[in-house]
Amino acid sequence: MEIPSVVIDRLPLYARALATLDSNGREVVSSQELGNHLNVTPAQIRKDLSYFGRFGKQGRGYNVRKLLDELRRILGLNRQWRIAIVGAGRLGKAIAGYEGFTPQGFRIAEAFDSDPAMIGSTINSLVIKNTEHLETVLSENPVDIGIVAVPADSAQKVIDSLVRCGVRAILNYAPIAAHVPPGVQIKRIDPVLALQGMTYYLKSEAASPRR
Amino acid sequence: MEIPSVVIDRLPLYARALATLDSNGREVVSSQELGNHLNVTPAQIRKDLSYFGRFGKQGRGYNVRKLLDELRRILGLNRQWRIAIVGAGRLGKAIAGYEGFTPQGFRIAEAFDSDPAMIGSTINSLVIKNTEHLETVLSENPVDIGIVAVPADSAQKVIDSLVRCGVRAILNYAPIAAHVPPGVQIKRIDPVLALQGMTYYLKSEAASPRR
DNA sequence: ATCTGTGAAGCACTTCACAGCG
DNA sequence: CGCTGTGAAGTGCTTCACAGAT
Repeated sequence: MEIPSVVIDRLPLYARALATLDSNGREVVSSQELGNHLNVTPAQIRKDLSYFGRFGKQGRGYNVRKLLDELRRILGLNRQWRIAIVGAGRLGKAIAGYEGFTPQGFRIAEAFDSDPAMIGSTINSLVIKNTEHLETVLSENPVDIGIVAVPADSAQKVIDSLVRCGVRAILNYAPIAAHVPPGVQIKRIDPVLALQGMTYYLKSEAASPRR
Repeated sequence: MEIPSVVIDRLPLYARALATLDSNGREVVSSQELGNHLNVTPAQIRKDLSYFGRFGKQGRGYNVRKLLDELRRILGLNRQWRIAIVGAGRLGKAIAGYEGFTPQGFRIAEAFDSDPAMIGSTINSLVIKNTEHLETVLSENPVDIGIVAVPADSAQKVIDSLVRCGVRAILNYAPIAAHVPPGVQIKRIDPVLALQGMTYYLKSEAASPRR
């Protein structure tokens, strides 16, 4: 069955809320309550989960631990994913140093930069390599995911290189609309676009987005 | 008329592409060509624009400069927006130092942190103030937008403070599902959620998202 | 009595397809 | 003849509402 990608994008949200509940010792939760935490309707949660199976108990709700495990399995979070980060400027360093990836099974395995002053230095005991050698390095030691944190004018080139090395998921921090061949996923992280989508509603006094 | 928020979110994309075309000296562009750059269908671009007026010339296309000006006006980008950033750790510093905000009319006007070692130091000649004094400072010197780059466990508190100071748009980098009252917009920037939404498709060999 | 799982209905966004203008 | 602007058709996601399980 073909599952809507909006559904897939909500699952990590559910998983995170469940992880919090679990670490608070919570054993059971209803779609109602989970929805309250996340600003999602209970019906949507139930419908989303129903694409993958029947995980709840009628009259009771969901076992937190069990549902969390199921979601992790569905999303493929029960294994390690190797990441290469390209661009080790201020932003790249902030990303590489972020502790939030590790507990989720993401491991930054390679880092690249084109600035000679940067190459050879380390972030979190990870040696920064020359972007010129990216394809050589990744051919011998492949990664699953690429994170692009280079300036706009070199981003597409970097993305093409990653794709040639078999990377099939890219997180792009550069402010460009990048092109990738079919079968390769790319998501954009772009604070300027996010802000510009909000100023529209700030303009006109009372207006606010429907969703 | 009530304009779909997906439409509003695409306008900044169009504006950026037009700005690039404009700086390349391009004077006219068709919805077809603009769509090629952005991976958006021409019909969608035309429909989106039609919510706001008739900006094109049949048989010719759109005047790049004129359409760009219109979009800037629609989105409210023809003025300065004052931003407060809360959290001046690695991430906060990277955001505050990002040069991409300024040319778009976003000005980081205040920065806060709760770490005594940080308070008083500067980023880009902006003095970092104590988060404890956030409400006092912003009451006297209001901002339009808040950027939250603090750890998960203090994010909701910070967001509540910003809302009390009249901030009606928040960009949240903290990994929590935050709550805001109606009339306040919040957008999340969360690399972990973005990655987790991609691993689902990496798992099963050939699968790839429909969009 | 409560809460899930789910067809069916409803709603919102996208795409079509073509009249009309330059 | 090319390309916009736009009703209408199509598609896909969300919400409803209730049977059924505990």
